[in-house]
Amino acid sequence: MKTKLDYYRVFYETARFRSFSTAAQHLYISQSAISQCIQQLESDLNVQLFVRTKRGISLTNEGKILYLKVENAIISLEQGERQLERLRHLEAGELRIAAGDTITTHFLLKYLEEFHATYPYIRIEMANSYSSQMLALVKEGKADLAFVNMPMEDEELTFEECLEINDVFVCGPDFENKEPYSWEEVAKLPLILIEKNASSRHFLENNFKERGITLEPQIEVAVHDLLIRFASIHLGISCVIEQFSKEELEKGMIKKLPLDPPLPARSIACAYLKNAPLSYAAKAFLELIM
Amino acid sequence: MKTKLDYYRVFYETARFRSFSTAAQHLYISQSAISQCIQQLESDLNVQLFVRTKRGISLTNEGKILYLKVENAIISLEQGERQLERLRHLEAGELRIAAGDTITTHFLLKYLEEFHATYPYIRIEMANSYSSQMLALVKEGKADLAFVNMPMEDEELTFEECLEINDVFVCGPDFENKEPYSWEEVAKLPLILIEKNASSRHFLENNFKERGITLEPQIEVAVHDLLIRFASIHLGISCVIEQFSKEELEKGMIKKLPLDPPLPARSIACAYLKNAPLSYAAKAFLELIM
DNA sequence: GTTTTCATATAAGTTCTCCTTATAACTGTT
DNA sequence: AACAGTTATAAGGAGAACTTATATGAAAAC
Repeated sequence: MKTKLDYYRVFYETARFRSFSTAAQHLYISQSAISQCIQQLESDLNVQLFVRTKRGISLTNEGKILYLKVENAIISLEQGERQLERLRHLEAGELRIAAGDTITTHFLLKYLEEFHATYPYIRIEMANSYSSQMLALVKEGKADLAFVNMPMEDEELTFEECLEINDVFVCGPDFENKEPYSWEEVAKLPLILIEKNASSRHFLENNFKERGITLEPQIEVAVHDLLIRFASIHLGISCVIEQFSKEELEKGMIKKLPLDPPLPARSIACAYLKNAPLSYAAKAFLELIM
Repeated sequence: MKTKLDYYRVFYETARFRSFSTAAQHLYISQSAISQCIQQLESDLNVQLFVRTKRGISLTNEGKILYLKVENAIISLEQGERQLERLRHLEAGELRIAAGDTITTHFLLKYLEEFHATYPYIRIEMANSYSSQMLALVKEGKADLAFVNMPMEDEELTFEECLEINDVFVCGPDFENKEPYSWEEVAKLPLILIEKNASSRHFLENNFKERGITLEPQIEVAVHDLLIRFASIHLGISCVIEQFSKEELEKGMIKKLPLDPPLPARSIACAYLKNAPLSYAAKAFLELIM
């Protein structure tokens, strides 16, 4: 770069209007400033850019060639500024969310729908995996937000709890359960649990382990909805998330199995980078949820 | 434009090196200057562009988006500057010449060959037409140089004479001519002349008209070479340009017909705009010729 | 554990760029 | 002939941008 970039802006306007004085008005500076600017530019580049006649100016061949490049550059910068404006006003951008299937289906879906309706020009990108990998996505900058089950810790991340959930045991409608069950009793029932590497499973097993109880499920399934289905057709007792099974509980497809004392509540949190600012889209989505 | 273009250059280098201090070294200014610059840019654009940690910086999403545009702009400007350099060093550019067939063939051709051999990357564009139109091309900026027969005048153009030419009458080898002819005698011979709108024809007729003689050619042709050919096969007496018929005269295909007094010499000139500077290529070509 | 090194941020002061005003010189128009 | 419009030039002033010096925190080296 042989010259100040600002000179190019002056050159651009001057070339556009083919006039020093018009460019001056347009840039809100004096004609004299333009004249000096162009002289400086010409001397920096060692090229005569304008032909000065007593009744105006015109571009030289070299000026015309330069203009093509300068025009392209200025347009590009203007595009950049406009793009940032659009991002700020949520008229463009993307929202990259990492979340498991269960949370997506039962918690995020309605917010995603609303968000998309409000900001239709923001592209939504979903990634789903296990908690640790989703947090990795966020740390690598490949996702803006990750929704994970608490408890969870990470030096680089902020966890913002956004939903309290309760794990409850459920049975089919024909199963007879009158009194509250003790934990030991429940452990002996034919259990249907979510697969081993799910964080819900860890939570459950850790709780029982604290009381010296090991859980040995009869059936393991990969998705939360199957826990409900299997229980409703009396394949066993499932441990499900109450808030995500509301409909089925109300319809009587499954019944809550009283546990004494109940499992402690846990929560779902949204994780994002501590040090990096959230994108405008992510910020808006987070506000929607809270 | 919401900010000084110069800030973008700082932004560009900073983003490239992902470091304020490295960018500072590269731009030969202090780290402090960079820091202040970026802060100013961020406040002008109302967007955080970098994430500052205690061990360096990284671009935010918005910064990355802006970077793409800024990079494009800077590259474009650098291309422009390089392009100008190439023009200056005759490693690029074009040479647009307007000249008639005769002048092109007998005068310019050898120079064009040499010019192209010396500056192979300069595109050569030829236009040929009548004098007035060629001058118009130059005035419209559609040609850099026009080669025309003198005398010629134009307020906006500079005419630089580059070759003196002599119009002579020639006959075939079998034609008997001993003594010098008077103008009246020549006018009565069976003449072969160039077509009416050629400037050579005007020149000739004006000279004869000054002596009260009107020329009535038996044959008119469009190109100079045919004048020679027709004379050589005894179709009549042609008026040709001595310098452009050298070879045929030396080979004896045609003979000079002595005229007393001879036609005044005239010249070919190169015409270019008075006020606009010549392109580097045109300047080089002109120097080659002179 | 302490020190050193390497980041960026901030404060204050100075330099020097860039802009303004005023004027000149010239063209074309009214 | 006077005027409106163009660019060029000179001189001086305002203020932006840079420098130096210092703070602060993190990682690396000792």
